[in-house]
Amino acid sequence: MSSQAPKTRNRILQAALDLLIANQGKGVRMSDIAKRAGVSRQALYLHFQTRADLLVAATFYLDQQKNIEARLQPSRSANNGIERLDAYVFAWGNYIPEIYSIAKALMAMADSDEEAAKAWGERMQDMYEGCEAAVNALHEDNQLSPDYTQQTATDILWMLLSVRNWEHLVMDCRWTQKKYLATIKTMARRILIKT
Amino acid sequence: MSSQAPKTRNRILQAALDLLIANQGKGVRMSDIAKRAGVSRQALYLHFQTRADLLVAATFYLDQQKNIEARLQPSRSANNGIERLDAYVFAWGNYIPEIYSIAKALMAMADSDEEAAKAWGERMQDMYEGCEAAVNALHEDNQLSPDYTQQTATDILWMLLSVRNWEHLVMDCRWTQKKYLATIKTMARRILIKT
DNA sequence: CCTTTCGCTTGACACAGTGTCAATTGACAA
DNA sequence: TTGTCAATTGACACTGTGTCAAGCGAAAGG
Repeated sequence: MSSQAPKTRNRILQAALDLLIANQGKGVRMSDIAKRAGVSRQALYLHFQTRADLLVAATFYLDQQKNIEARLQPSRSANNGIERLDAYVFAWGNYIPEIYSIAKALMAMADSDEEAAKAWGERMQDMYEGCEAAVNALHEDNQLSPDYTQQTATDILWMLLSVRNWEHLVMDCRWTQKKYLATIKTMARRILIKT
Repeated sequence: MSSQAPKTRNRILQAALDLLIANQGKGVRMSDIAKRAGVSRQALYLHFQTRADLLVAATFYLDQQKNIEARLQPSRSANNGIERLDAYVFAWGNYIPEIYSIAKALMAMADSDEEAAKAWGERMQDMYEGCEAAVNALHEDNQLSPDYTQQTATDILWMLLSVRNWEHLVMDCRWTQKKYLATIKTMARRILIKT
C-alpha cells in the first residue's frame, strides 16, 4: 500500500477547488481539473465515479480544510441564546462567502444530478440543525419574540443565511462581506429577540 | 407577410415553458421543445440564435402572459408607504413561486451564458427599482425606522424576495406559498417600519 | 534478483446534445 | 406562372462525459 494514492486524490480535489473558485464555479471541465492536478483525465475516473461525485467530494474536502467544525464551536458552547445566535450567524456568515463559488457549482449540479442533490441536501441539513439549536437556546432563555413560533423563527434564520446565493444576480455587487454580516446579525436579533 | 410566423414562434415559446415547468427547469433539450411545438429542431434556430436566447425569450413571454405589469399596479398607485410595501411584497411574493422553475433554469444558464446573464440582470433590475420605490414611499411618509438608511432597507427587501431560490435545497419543503407570503410581509414591516 | 501488484498512462471510442449547412418542399401572393 | 418565405430533411462538426483495453514503471515481497 503506497502513500502516493491519497496524495493523488487530494491533488485532484485541490485542483478542482482551485478551478471552481477561479472560474466562479462555471465551465470547469474534467480535462481542466486533470491538467491542473498533473494527471491524465482518465485518472479522475479511477478515484471518482462521475464528475458530480468529484465535485461533491471537493466540497467536503473544503469543509475539512476550512475547519467548519471549529468555527461552529463557539455557537455550541455559548452561555446564552443571544451569544449562541450571534456566534452562529458569525460562523456561517463568514463561511458562506468563502465557499460561495463551489456551493454554486454544486447547486447547479444538484439540479441535474440525483446523487449530488442528496449529498448537498445532507450538508444543508447540518446547517439547518445548528440553526435550530441556536433558536432553541433563545427559546429556553425565554428571549424569543412572543409573536413568532419556534418554527417560524427557524425559517427566518434560514432566510437570513440564504441571501448570498442571489448576489450574482444584482448587476453591481451591493454587498461587502462586512455589511452582509452586520445586516444579517441585526436582522436576526431584531426578528427573533424580544425588545 | 404571413400570420403564421409569430404563431410558430409563440408555439415554440409555449412549448419551452410547458417543458421547463414540467421538468422543473432541468434536462429540457432543444429536440424536446421542437417535438412539443410540433416543429423540426432546426426550426428553433430560425427563430432564436441559441438555446439561451430561446429560454430568455420564454421568460419574458411568461412575464407577459402572467401580466406582471398589472400585478404591480396596486403597488404603484397605493396611497401610502405601507400599502405600497404590502402590495409590492404581495405582487412579487405571488409571482416568484409561479415562475420559479423557469427562473431557476434561466439562472443556471446565466451562470454559463453571457447574454442570458445580461437579460436576467435587466429583469432583476426592474424588480429592484420597484422595491426602491416602495421603500422610498415609506421614507416620504416618515415611517421608515430611523436606524435604517434607505439603502439598507432596500437591501433587506432584496433579501426578503430572495429566499425562494433556496427552497429546493431543503430536503422536505417547509414553505407553503401562503406561509412564505405571510412571513416576508411581516418581516418587511418589522424591519422597515417604525414601531 | 525476479515477479507480482498497483497506480497511472495512452489512445481509441461510444454517446448525447448543440449548432450549422445545403438542398428541397409547399403554400400563399403578385 | 413565378417568386418568396417558412419550414423540412438529412448530414455533419464540435464539445464534453464516460468507458475500454493494453501497456508501463516503480515499489513490495518472495
